[in-house]
Amino acid sequence: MTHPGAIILIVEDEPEIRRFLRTSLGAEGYKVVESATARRGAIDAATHKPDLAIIDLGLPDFDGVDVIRQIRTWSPMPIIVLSARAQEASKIDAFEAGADDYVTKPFGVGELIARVKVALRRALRATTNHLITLGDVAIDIESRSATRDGKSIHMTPIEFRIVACLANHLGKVVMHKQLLTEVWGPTHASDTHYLRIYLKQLRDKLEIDPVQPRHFITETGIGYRLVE
Amino acid sequence: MTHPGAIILIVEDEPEIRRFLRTSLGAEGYKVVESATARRGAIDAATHKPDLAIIDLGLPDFDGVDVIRQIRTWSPMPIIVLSARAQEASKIDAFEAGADDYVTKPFGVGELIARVKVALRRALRATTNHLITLGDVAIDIESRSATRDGKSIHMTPIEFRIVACLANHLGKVVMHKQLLTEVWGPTHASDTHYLRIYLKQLRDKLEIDPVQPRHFITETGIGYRLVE
DNA sequence: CGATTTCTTTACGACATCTTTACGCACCTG
DNA sequence: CAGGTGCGTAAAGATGTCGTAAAGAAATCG
Repeated sequence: MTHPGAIILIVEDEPEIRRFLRTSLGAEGYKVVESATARRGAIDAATHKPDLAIIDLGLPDFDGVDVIRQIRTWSPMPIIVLSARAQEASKIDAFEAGADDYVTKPFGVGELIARVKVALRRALRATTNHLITLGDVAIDIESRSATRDGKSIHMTPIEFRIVACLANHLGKVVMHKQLLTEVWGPTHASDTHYLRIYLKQLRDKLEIDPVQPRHFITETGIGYRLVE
Repeated sequence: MTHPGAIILIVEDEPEIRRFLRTSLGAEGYKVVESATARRGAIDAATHKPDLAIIDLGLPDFDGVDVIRQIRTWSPMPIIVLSARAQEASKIDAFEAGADDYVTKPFGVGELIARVKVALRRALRATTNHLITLGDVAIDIESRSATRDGKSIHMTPIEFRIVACLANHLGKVVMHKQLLTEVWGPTHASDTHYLRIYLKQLRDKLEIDPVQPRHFITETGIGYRLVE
């Protein structure tokens, strides 16, 4: 599997399709969060901070395109539309709202999962490679693993998200706000002390000398930066 | 249009479809390069360095999937597959080879162009670099960093904002008042003293000879000017 | 359902950055 | 030539940010 433990949000009103997707994606190792309405979908996207969202267009309260627009105001997460509407106009609308892909019902699970994998691969890949070496530590973004001379280093979900976000902007400064919204969601955009705590843990795990960090650099007043 | 002048490679053996795509994409303002075989496609991809590739699977000499694998060995460019094969297995193969999207024939131009735009939009992120070179130091506005022959130079938030402001008007004089309001806000529009202190620090960090500044020029009574 | 991991909250010392204050120098002006 | 103005330099306080530790709450897993 390509992205173990990735969280996928499903916004879909039909319970059978939800159950179907839950089992299929679950079998692939993904964690699934479900919302039955557009309103809940927008909220769940903000609170659970999924790695990817699958959104139906025909929802009972609002149109799925509105959910996409809402999410796009604060997050670049991959969004796959899943809809019975096969007309070209619907597809173009969805793409212009910020969708990354469009699958029409009825659909094949295999294809959907393949498209999910592609979207996740794209979202997690750094500018060049997925392998980052920090001194004697090697981090593989794609398989969510880190090793120090063979020994694997355990990272919690949040810790990994921070590393992935920093790695996507390798060498560049990632601002507090961006880091917080990408990891905790827009509701915690100013809880900068979270970052201090998790950066400490990451340095303890990944730096050669945690007291004198050489890779997880802090830019006081701005954010953090990851250098190889 | 979203990405004027973007180069799109079409690898497709049927002449009518090629012509069709050429006119449609051309009308959107894209430059089109065409290849009729897999072999030529791989070569054209390497020589023309397109921003995006549209690849047919059923080619006379090799399979389109081979072209994708070939390109993926050296480039992460967006690749959209255009194929008559509607079976799920074909799609999964293409995605695993590194395709970004899969459109089945017959297809709608509007949808294809929408998918092209999405792929280009996604690829265009992280390509704009504002690089300024002052003698032996390089300043990257976007990544908030400065380096002198590899060694990174640290800048505080205010220092950086001054540099950014001066860089926005490269070569032109920025008046005291403007600089102060842009960095400290309108309440400190007449504290010209701040500028002297920070300009001193910037010269110490970025000038070759801080006593004889060649880049951070002071225009007495007016303001400051940054020259390369 | 209990145990372990993970996340959140709280508190405080250490430190970087910003602000303030002070003085020397060059230039112009009366 | 005395006094003023604008600039550069230096160093000492004030402020806010960061790092660290530890304990309580929540989620996860067997």
